Amino acid sequence: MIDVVLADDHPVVRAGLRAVIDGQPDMRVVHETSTAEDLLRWLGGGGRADVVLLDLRFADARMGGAAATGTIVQEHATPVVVVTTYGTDADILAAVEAGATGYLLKDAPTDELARAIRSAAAGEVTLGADVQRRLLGRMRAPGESLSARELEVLRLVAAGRSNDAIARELFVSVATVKSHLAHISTKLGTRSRTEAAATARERGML
Amino acid sequence: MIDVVLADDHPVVRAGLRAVIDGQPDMRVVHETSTAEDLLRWLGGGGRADVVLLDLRFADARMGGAAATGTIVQEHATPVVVVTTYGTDADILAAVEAGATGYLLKDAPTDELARAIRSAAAGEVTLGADVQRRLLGRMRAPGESLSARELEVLRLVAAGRSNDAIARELFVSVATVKSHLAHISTKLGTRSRTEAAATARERGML
DNA sequence: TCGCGCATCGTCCGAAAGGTTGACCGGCCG
DNA sequence: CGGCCGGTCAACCTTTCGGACGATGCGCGA
Repeated sequence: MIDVVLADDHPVVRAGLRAVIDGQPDMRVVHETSTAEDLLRWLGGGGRADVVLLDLRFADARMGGAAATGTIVQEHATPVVVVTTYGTDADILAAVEAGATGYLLKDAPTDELARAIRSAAAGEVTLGADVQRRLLGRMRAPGESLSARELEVLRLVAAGRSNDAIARELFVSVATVKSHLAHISTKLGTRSRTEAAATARERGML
Repeated sequence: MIDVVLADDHPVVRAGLRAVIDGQPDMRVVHETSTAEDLLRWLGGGGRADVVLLDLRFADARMGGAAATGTIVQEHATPVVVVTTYGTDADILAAVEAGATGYLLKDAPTDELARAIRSAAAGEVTLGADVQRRLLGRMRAPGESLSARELEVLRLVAAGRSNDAIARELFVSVATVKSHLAHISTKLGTRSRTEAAATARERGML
């Protein structure tokens, strides 16, 4: 019997996951929480489970799913299956790098969910079909990571600020902002600030 | 006993809604489908229910929830409660205008869901707490709705296209694009294309 | 029928953004 | 120590945008 613990801030989704899991003959839900913090508290307080089902995004985003994943994997040696609504590339990479054993989208069929839980309990890695496709896509496009400063500029650009406004906000000259923006566009393969912002959103860099 | 029919393309969410409803003493799920089309087909084929629970967005978006809502309300005289993940202002307005009796976000607590279904069965209108807040916010900020053409331009701007590219894509001159963009910025109170794109995203106009 | 909003196009000009080149400085690493 | 990279800045030029006119045609409702 596989003991599963759930953490998801949507009551309806939680009920759905519970229904699916309790409907399987070889697994059951032993506990559920609505935040990542509560989950960690439960595990820290002696809670035991074979698999953790974890949402990536929580409404009151004090602690994201990725951070929680890292803690759980390291401190409790329990496999984590991430279940989320929309998987941007960044989300997926963050979760996988944090040590997630599985990654599913919430629109995955129920048998895929059950399969992922069984695999995780057995120590194997399972990624949803569409998640695998995304990761492959990411591999093909090198991606050229941006520096911290560049990302900071890019965020302000995406928020609609002008170069002048950004310069004032970051206490640098307009020339510097333009310089960063030029590097950003080179790395992203874009030709304008708006296109850079669109591309960044698409790749989940914001 | 309130008979409820579900339409949602996420198996997990569907299981959750079913679990919540079947857990209530005074209601039950009589049918569920994964697309809006199937729902209409079922209703057209003699299916009867007191309340329809309907997702707004379907992955294979041949028919959206708003369109389905209109058909159901007009042709089958059955109250529709819309249950969706992210409620942008535009989504909510579209659903309410189409005749939705209730509008809930998927992260609403289960008792709010049950309450909404009971209200709908009784012919009353219930909007989720956060949905009401949004609608009020919309009232306070006039918002100045954009024309269809303007929205089309705005979408392309947000996608990072240049005026020239947009002009070619829409088979109009650059002057026209600029004209639209000027109107858009006036309506949104923005001062640049990038800011307009950011504002549009914020308000859920895309 | 008259007006109004919408979509279309044009011109002109100044402002903003993009591209290029070159430069300086401060870490960090081999 | 000598590169190399990241961040900073500058001058220059081209392209693109943005704003401010005006103008036409079309459909729809008062």
